[in-house]
Amino acid sequence: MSKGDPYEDADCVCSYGMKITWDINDPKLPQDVKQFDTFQEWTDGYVRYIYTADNKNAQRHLSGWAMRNTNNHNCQILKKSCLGVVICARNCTLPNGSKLQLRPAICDKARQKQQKRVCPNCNSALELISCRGHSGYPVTNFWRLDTKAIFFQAKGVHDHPRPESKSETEARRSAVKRRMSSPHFVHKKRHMESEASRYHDSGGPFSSLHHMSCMEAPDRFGIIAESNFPIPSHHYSPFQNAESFKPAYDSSSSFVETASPLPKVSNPRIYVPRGSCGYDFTMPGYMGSNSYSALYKDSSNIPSETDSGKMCIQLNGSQHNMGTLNVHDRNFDGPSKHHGWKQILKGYGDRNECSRVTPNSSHYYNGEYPCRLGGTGSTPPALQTIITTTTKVSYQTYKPVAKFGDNICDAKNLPNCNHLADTLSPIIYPEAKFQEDNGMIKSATAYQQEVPSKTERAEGLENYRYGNYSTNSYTDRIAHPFRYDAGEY
DNA sequence: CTATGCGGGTGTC
DNA sequence: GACACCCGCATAG
Repeated sequence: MSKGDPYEDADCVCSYGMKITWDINDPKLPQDVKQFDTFQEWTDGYVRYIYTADNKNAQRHLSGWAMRNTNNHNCQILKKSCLGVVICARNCTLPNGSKLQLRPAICDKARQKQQKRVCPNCNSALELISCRGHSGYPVTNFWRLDTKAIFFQAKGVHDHPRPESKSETEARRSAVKRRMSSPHFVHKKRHMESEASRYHDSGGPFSSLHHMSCMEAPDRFGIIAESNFPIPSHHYSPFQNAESFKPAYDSSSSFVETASPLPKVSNPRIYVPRGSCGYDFTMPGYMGSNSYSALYKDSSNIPSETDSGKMCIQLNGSQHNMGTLNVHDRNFDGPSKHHGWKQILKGYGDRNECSRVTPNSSHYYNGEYPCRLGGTGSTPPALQTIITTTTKVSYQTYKPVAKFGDNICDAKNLPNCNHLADTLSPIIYPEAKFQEDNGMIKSATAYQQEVPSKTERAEGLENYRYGNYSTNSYTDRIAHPFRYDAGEY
C-alpha cells in the first residue's frame, strides 16, 4: 500500500466493491471493473465485494458461515441465507476449554439429523442458533455473475458465533475418514469398545477422558484447538487462494497429522482482507472456527494478531464475553428486539456507501440485537430461510462460471486494498472495518475476545460419543474460542 | 450422504 | 409485487 496516497488509503478502508456504488439488484452492475477484492470467507455486515470471475471461491459461492441456498426466484442472482450455528444447549465447556460450535448441515435433512444428536461432551441436546442478523431474519448473501466479475453483497450482521468453517469441516471429515479406515484406528476402536464394555458406565459414557488420555482424547473428540495465536482467523482461509490451499487440502492425508505443507505466511496480516477486517480483527480466531489454524498445526508460524484484535475490541468498547455465557443466559428477545435494529439498519441495507461510522457504533453488542445467542433451552425456532427476493433482472445470465485458472489472488487484480492494505498496521483496521460495513460491526466478535492458547489440530473421531464427561459442564470458566469439532454433529 | 442449485408453490404484508 | 420459506428434484463429490 503506497501509504501517503490518499486514494490508496481510501482503498484500504473500503473494499473495492464498497468503493463503488452498486446494488446486487441493479439492472446494470458496474462494468469495466478494474480492481477486485480478495475473496472473503467470513463476510459480515452490509458489505459488497467484487471478485474476479475466475475466482474459484467466488464461483462456488463459498462462505465460512453455513449458508444455504434460498429461492429468490431470480436466476440472475443467487441468494443464500445463514443457518446460524449449532451449539450445546447447555453451553458446556469442552475439555479443552472451548465451546461447541458446529456448522449447521446445509441439507435440511442432514440438519434435522444433526439436531437430533447430542453434545458429545455433556450429552445434552444440541441447539441450533438461528441467524437473525438481518432485521430479525437470517443474514443473506447474494451472488451475481456479471461478465468479468462476480458481485457479492451481504445483508445483515451475524448475531451468533461462527460455526466451523466449511474448509475445516471438510478437512476434518477427510481426515476422520482416513483415520477411521486406518488399521491403526480399527484396532484402537476395537480396543476401546472392549474397554468400554469392561468399565461400562463406570463413569458415564466415558469414564472417558481418562481413557482418552491414552487414546488420543483430542483426536477422539475431534477437538480442534485453536492456535495460540489469534490469527485473523478466517482471513487467510484456504479459500482465499485455492491454489495455495489445494495442495495441503488435497493431500490432507497428512496435513492434519503434521505441520501443514501449506505455504506458511510470514505475516498473516497480509492475507487479511479488509472486507471484514474490522470484524475479523475484532475477533481474531473468533469461535475457534479458525480454518487457518485448523489447517496449520504449527502455530509457530502464525504471527499473533492480538494487537489488531485488541485494537478492535477497544474500539468496540465493551467486551462481551457472550461466548462464555450459558446459552440460557443469552436470551434473545426475539423479533421485537430487531425493531430497534431495523431502524438502525435502515439505510444500511441497500446501496450502502462507504459511509463513515464512528467507532462507537460498535457498542453494537450492547445487548440487543447482534449478540443474541440463541434462546433458552427452548427448541430453536424453526429454521428460517430468508429470501430477499431480488428483483428480477434480465441482464446477463447468471450461469455457472466457466472454468478458469485459479489465479484467484492475482496480485495484479489485488491492488492496494487487498494486498497492501493488509500489510498495514492493524491499527487502521478497526476504522476500516467500520467504514466498510457501514457501521454494521460484527457482533460475532462479542463471542470471542479471547484467543486460543494452543494450536493443536486434532482429528475428530466422528460418530463417536463419549458421553457424560461433565467435568466441564456448566463451568463458568472463560470459554476459549476453541472449536469443538464434533465430527458428525 | 451431503452440499448446492433450481424452481414451483404458498402465505403474509 | 416483494419477500420469507417449504418442498421436491437433480447433480456432484
